[in-house]
Parts: sequence; C-alpha cells; structure tokens
Amino acid sequence: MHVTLDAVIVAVTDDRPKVLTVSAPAGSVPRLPTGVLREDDRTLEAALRRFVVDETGLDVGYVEQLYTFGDSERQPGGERLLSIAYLALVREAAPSADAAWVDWYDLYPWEDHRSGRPPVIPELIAPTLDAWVGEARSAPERSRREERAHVVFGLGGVAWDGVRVLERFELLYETGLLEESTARRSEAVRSLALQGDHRRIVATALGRLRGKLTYRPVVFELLGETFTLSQLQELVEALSGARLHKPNFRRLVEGAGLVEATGTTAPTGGRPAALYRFRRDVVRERPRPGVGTPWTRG
Amino acid sequence: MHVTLDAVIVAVTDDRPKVLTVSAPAGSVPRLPTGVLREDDRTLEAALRRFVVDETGLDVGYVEQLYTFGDSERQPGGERLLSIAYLALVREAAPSADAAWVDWYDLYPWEDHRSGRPPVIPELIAPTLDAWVGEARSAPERSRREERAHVVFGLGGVAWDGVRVLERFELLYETGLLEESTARRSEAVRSLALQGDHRRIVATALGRLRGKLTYRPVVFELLGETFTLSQLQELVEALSGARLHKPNFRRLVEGAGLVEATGTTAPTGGRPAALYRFRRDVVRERPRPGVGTPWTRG
DNA sequence: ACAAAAGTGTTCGTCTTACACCCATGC
DNA sequence: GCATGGGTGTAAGACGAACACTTTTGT
Repeated sequence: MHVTLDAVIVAVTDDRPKVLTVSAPAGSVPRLPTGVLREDDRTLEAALRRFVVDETGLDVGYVEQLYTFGDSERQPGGERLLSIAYLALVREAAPSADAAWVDWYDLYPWEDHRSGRPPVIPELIAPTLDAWVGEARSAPERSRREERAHVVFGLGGVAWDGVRVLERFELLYETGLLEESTARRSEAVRSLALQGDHRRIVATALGRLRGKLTYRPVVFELLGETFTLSQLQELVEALSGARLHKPNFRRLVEGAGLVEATGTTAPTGGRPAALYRFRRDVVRERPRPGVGTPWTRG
Repeated sequence: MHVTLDAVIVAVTDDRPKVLTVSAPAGSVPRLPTGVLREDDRTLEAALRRFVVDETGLDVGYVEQLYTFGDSERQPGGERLLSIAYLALVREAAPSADAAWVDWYDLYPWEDHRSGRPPVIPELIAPTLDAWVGEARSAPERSRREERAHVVFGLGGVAWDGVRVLERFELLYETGLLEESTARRSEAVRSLALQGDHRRIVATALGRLRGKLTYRPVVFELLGETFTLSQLQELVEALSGARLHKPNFRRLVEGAGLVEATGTTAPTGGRPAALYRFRRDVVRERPRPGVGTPWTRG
C-alpha cells in the first residue's frame, strides 16, 4: 500500500481564492503537491511542512488535517493508494517556478455566488439533475434523489448552503456532469480538472474552510498584520462565494471583538480607510469567534 | 508502515455515553476495535463496517471519518503505525462477549458538567495548570500557557467550551496529569486508561460529536423511531455534558422543526409524555439543523 | 390530596437585518 | 463640485434566556 500526504495550499489574491498546484509531466493536468512520509518525520504535519518547502518553496502558516482518501477506485487495478490530505493557508504567493496557482472558481464555477447565482446552475446543472431524478427506478429512490439535489444545490426552495462544496462536487460527478472524456463532453460543465481525484480533495478543503470561517478566526491567516475592513470583507466574500452586507459586516466584526483599530489609515479611491488588526483576545471572550455571514441578496 | 482502521463506536444507555472496547490479552488495558484494510474493501468505510461486525458483532449505523493518527511517538522504536479513526453511532448495546462498553466520563471525568463543574477541576487540574504556567521560562511563553489553560479549561473568566475535549486531554497529558506510571501517580487525575493513544482518539470523537450535535441532526442516530422530548433532552445532556433548560429546549427543537408529535404518548412517573419522531424534512428548511445548547447554570 | 413529570405564557435582552444617511478624500 | 469609497444611526424583527405558572397522570 502506498501512503502519500497531499497538500491543499490556499491563498487569496485580488479577491480570487487560489490553490497551489505543481505541473505534471508534459501535457497532463496539474496536481497537488504530494510527498511521502520519512522515518525521521516525527509528526504528519511536520512531514507536510517539510515536503511543501521542498516542492513549492513555500513556508506555510496555518495547517490542518482534512481527510484521508483510500477508496480502491482511486488507483484502479493497482496497489491501494492512501492519501492523507492537509489544508494549509498562506499569506503571500510567490512559489517556485514549477508551481502555479489555480483559481478555485475555475475548478468549481458553480460555487461563486458573488455576482448572483452562476448561470450554469439554472442552464445546465438543474435540468440535468431533474433528469437524473426522473431516471430513478423506484418512487422512494426518486424522492431520495430529489431531496439530495434540492438540498445540495439549493433548488426547490431550499437555501443555498456554501459549505456543501464536496456534496455538490460528488453529485455532479455521479451524474456525469464532470465527464472529461469522450461522449458526454459537450454536456459537461466547463471547468478545470486536476489529476486523479485531486479536485475532490480540494473540494473537501474548500468546504472545510468555508465552515471554519464562521467559528474560528482563520481568515486572519490569509491577511497581513493590518488591513482595512473592506479588505477583510472582500476576503471573506471571496472564500464564502457570497456577497455580504457592508454596514452590518463592519459592526459584526467590530462588535464581536474580532478586530481593533490601529489608529492609522490607508489611502483608497475615496475617503481613507481605517486600518485594523486581529484581536487575539477574542478567543478568551467568545466561544466560537468567526466571521458570520450577513448575506445580501445578489 | 502499518495501517489500521480504528473504530470509536458510541452508544448512550441510561444517560451514560459509552464507547465500545475489546479486552486486550490478560491484565492489559482495553483497546478500540481495530482492523486492517483488505484488497477487496472498496472503500475505507466499508472496511470499517466489515471488521466491526467481525470483531464486535455490531452493525453500526452512522459512520464518519475522524482523523488519521501517525506521529512516530505512537510506536516508539518500531515501524510507523498509521491509524485512520472513524466515529460510529449505534442505537442499542448488545455486543459480543469479548467487547465491553466503557463510560466516556470514566475516561474523562472532567468533561461531565451535568451536576455542576466537576470537583477535579478546581481541586487538582486548575492548581496544576497554574504551576505549569508559572514554570514557563520566558514571559511570552508564560502568557501563551496562561491563555491556553484559560481557554481550554474555561478558567480565569473564559466560558467552558464543551467541544474542546481533545485540547483539554492534550493539555492534561502534557502537564503530566494523566501519568499512569511511577512517580507522579498520586498527583494524577483518577481516570480510566486505554491502550496506546486510544484515549486521545476517543477524545477526538467526543469533541467532534459535541460539535456536530449543534448543526447536524446526528442525535437521532442514537434514538429509537419515537421518543419523548425528555429522552431527547437527556440524551443531548449526556453527550454535551451540560444541563439544559427544559422549557426552552422543548420550544427550540419543536420550533426548529426538528421533531414532530406522533399523537401517541408514553407513560412516565407523572403526566404521560407525548411521543415525537424526527422530521427528516428539516434538512430542506434549515441550513444547519441541530440541537442548540440552551444552558442552565449547574 | 400530593408528588412527579410534562408542558405553556410571557417578558426581557441580545443578536441580525434592513434602510437611510453622513463623512473624508482625490480630481 | 462631484465621484468614490468609508463609515454611522436607528428601528424592526428573530432568537435565546429566564421566570412563573398550569396540566395530567400515579399513589
């Protein structure tokens, strides 16, 4: 059995969340940075940090274990391949030459709702899911399928839940909408592929990160020491894929004690913006400190 | 490298959450049910279900991957041991002869706050942590330690956070309060040990389950088809280790649409209680359906 | 009648959302 | 002056916490 560590390294630049990939040999699709455990790695996390520096030149900050993938279909025919996936967050983005940042929303175009619901959903995804529901052999199976489609894609009156990235990916995968090859290519959702099941792994990371935002102050791992509230808001919007209500967002983060003003300002297009910093003390005061999501309708 | 699957199988009987263990050879401490991957296991989860039936005779319902443990200190000197841990929930409790249920709160006596804060905390844990804070070599290290102790054990004005089970376990472990051997035995917290780092694995499960309660309807995996609201409340109290406010709890679960009355009643010591069932439709209506925690002071 | 347990009404404060508006800078 | 983006006031509503109280059974 082969065991690897796979790293989902996330950064956000210009309001685009990105994941780091390394280019595979000629003509093939990109893949995640991957390494193997060595005897002298005391912990899994240490091993991850070690090979990420080796392979990408990046010294990552926040690191968290995501999930271990080991289904036999991952490596059809061959030896079983076990991948322990990690999520890592970095502030800046200057990896070595053979690494490249890939935009999350090129991998999952249906996930970016910042300018309203992406057209792929009503135009291609929803009709295909409807057909898939109709193809069910029995009535209970039909209603299970319908519920699943509605819940994961926010159809039929169910609210969109940004966290269900993996469930959406898996549903599209099962219904053939991500088929990269041959026959159904024309009906597939236009999106970027990664090697093997790496796109599934990144989907797991994205969902986890969206969830964690709301109850742990992880956003600040992606920001510099000081920032304006607009920068913070745009970052949260980029990650969550949703537009937020500005006046309320400001009050929420200040009111929750997540940030404090530094007293300095930064120039902008209009009135200069006050600079803030993360208030570490917030973890003493609140049980679940994070950035909530005061939605604004697209 | 050795790879195993470890199962944390949880059931609740008589308001005591329990985890299933199998007895190790003569005189040694109990361990979690453990199995290895076989070539014909298509998925990790399927492998888990297979060996759990083999080893304990239980057919588990809800299953979720927890975490993968692989630090080299787990198997000092030997080959690296990788454990992929799973959480499983079962309704009833009739395992095969060589398996036994162990009470969560015998493993972690400081976690049960249903009758107020357990005396071990003020009497033994808090003073030891204070000493540990004092032993820090530098001022910043000292304040990091203090913050950590306060946040994870709810000291110094910080609120107790039931979810931080693993963080508490690891802090006690680091400060020697769980020492089973030799010298500091008398100063150690009286609690049950498991083989190897299995108690750490169970702590991970407990924390995950407590967290998940609040945003996914997992409690119902531990209940029968119908139940009274008091049964539901006592179950949630057992898992969360906290006492809840009855009138509000009732309104919350009904108001959230989590349950619906069946129209039937069950006899009790006093007035008969209405029986309820889980409303599956709640997942269509609410983004994060779960049982909140309307605390009541000890 | 009384104990025991289930179940209801209502109030109060906080957190969330929405709408309307004012402020400071560059050109 | 006016465009641009930063920032505030305030009121309505949802939600949770707390308190006091009523109802239905068994003995």
